[in-house]
Amino acid sequence: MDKKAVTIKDIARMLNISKSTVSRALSGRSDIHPETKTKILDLASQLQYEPNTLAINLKQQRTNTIGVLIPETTNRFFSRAVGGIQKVADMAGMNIMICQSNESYIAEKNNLHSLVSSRVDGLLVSLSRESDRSDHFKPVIDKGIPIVFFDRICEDINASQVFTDNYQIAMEGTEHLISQGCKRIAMMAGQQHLFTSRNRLMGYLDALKKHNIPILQSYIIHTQYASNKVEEYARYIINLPQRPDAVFALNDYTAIEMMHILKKHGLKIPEDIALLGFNNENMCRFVEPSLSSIDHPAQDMGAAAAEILINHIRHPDLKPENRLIKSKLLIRESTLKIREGI
Amino acid sequence: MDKKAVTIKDIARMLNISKSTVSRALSGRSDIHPETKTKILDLASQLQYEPNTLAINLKQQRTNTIGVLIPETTNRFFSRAVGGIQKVADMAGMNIMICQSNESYIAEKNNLHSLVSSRVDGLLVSLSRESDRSDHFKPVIDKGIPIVFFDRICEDINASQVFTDNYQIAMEGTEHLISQGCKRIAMMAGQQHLFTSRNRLMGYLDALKKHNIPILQSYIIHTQYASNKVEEYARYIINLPQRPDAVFALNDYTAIEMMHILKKHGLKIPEDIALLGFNNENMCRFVEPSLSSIDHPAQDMGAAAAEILINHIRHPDLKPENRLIKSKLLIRESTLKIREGI
DNA sequence: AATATTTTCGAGACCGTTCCCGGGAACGGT
DNA sequence: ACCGTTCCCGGGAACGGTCTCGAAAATATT
Repeated sequence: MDKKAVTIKDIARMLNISKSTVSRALSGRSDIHPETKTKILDLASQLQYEPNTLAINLKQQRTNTIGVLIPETTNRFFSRAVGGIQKVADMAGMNIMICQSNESYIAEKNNLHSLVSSRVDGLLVSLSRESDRSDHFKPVIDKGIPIVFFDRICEDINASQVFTDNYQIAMEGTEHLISQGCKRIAMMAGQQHLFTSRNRLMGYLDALKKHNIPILQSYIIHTQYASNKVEEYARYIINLPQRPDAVFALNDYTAIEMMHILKKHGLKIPEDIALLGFNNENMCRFVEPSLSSIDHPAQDMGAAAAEILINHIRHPDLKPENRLIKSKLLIRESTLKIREGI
Repeated sequence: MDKKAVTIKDIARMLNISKSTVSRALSGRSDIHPETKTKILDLASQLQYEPNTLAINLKQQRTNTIGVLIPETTNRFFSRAVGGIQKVADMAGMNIMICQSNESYIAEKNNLHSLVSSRVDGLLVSLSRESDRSDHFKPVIDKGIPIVFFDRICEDINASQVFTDNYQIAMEGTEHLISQGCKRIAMMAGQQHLFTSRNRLMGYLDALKKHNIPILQSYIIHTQYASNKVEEYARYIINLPQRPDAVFALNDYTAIEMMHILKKHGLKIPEDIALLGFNNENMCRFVEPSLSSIDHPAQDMGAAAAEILINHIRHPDLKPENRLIKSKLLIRESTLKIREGI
């Protein structure tokens, strides 16, 4: 049964007409006799004809596809972002092609070439954790392929960007902790070449300065690539000479695991140590105490990025556009030292 | 700068040679003078030449791409499965193209056509929740495109299948609950046209029969599409005349939310109601009490499915292959009514 | 030196589709 | 009956590569 796929030419031959006519019928153009058209359409559906997208795309010089280059889909932030992208792309009648860098610079570079070779019409990119340079994107942009970076963006390049107010929200989160009486706030800072991590750290630092709280380098934990070191970080925090009374975690997963470990060591949350996460995963509501977090609007960011990209694909000489998506601080039990009504 | 992409012909013209020669150099064949070759390669990299995959694939009649058709990537099971697929595909030098059905039959069908039109070399499919028929896959198989179904498989079709021992493990889970003294075990049963749900229910029923425990229809909860009804299900369970002493949940998310609600109603887990989840998400370890669950080896399933598929792509007249991946019952606090050492 | 062999390259068909262009048929108006 | 439109349709180039075949050039063989 492994016959070759049926083509437009097969249909033409069987009907004794030219392939031009078949093409006309199949692509729904008007200059064709209704009768011929139905005859062609009938035979096509009977033969289970599927147009060869490769040929069409080659001829049209466009693929109706947007390439999505993200660190990994197992990360819920990105899988949700993809959801937002998908929705917008569907509405615009475009397909998406997803590549995962697995947080590796080399994989990111390879995937980029692969996507360009596949002639995607545009790119949606969130940098890998390893990518501390971005020269690999320049030639792509020079070729006229529009790129929109989102979340893990790339400042030193002339392309559209969608990001959250990392600085603001980190400041807000830190000030919230301060307002709860915390004075020794530990900060888990991610890779400092990442736009997001850098701004969060700055927000944290500026909040401390603003409230005249001394900045201790030992409170700033520069986390490594490997993220299954929470146990180690927890031990470090517990054993600090001046034990922190709050931890601003990298993300909710880290925060929740940290919470678990701290509790095992007999520490009370938030009384002994307050905990603030990042991303507002579903689970935040279900742990005990419930975890305060920062709502990172993944879907909205994906959708916004996709919108901007599609706009740029359709209007190639648009200027790059930057869009800020607001995050929101969600206060739950894990940071509420001062409970009203007590 | 939006010049057209540089082609093999451009290079040929600039070097005053034929495009055949350029092709030879670029695709690394041997019958070419080393000097000419380096000259071509140099110019190519200088011009940032990227081969047009569309043209290559069209000519080669194969795309080196496997299509992945899954319900949704936000579901951790599937995103992990994609991870496994990715790994195997990378090693085999193949690309993957992911489509999400969003649990919709129509979207699944559309995506299927889209993937076939894109001339993927093979397909990895996990059925959408809505798909209670599978006739749309038959013509694809007849065309000689190999398909491997995984997890949410499709029994009435002649294709390879990768699945877990849902029946066995549901039985084992139920027997574990029985061994803990549970006699009124509620079962959250998913869509019964799904292979997985059907077998789990059967395992549950047979375990009860085996231990002479009466089967109550009111204990079998047929959950709906919309999964944000946990509150409702919890209320139903609590208000049953004979309140269950155990709940075998659909998945961990449901179980954890259920746990949260039951606790709010003053019920003790596992003393009043034991809880057993499904999927072994990370979070299971961090909730209180920690959640017993069934380890569903998502990555292994994805990897196995990809291996089988690639094998079938390379050897087209292989017979369909079924592979069973074993799950594992992980007992934690939420089902341990009888604690040793007390 | 003539022939055989190897090395290197070019011409052109082909993959499946779109689309431009031009031709013939049908049809209207005179 | 003639001409101008309009309506359908076919021929064939093009998209960017690969690949087969054969030819020319270089080298080896006798």
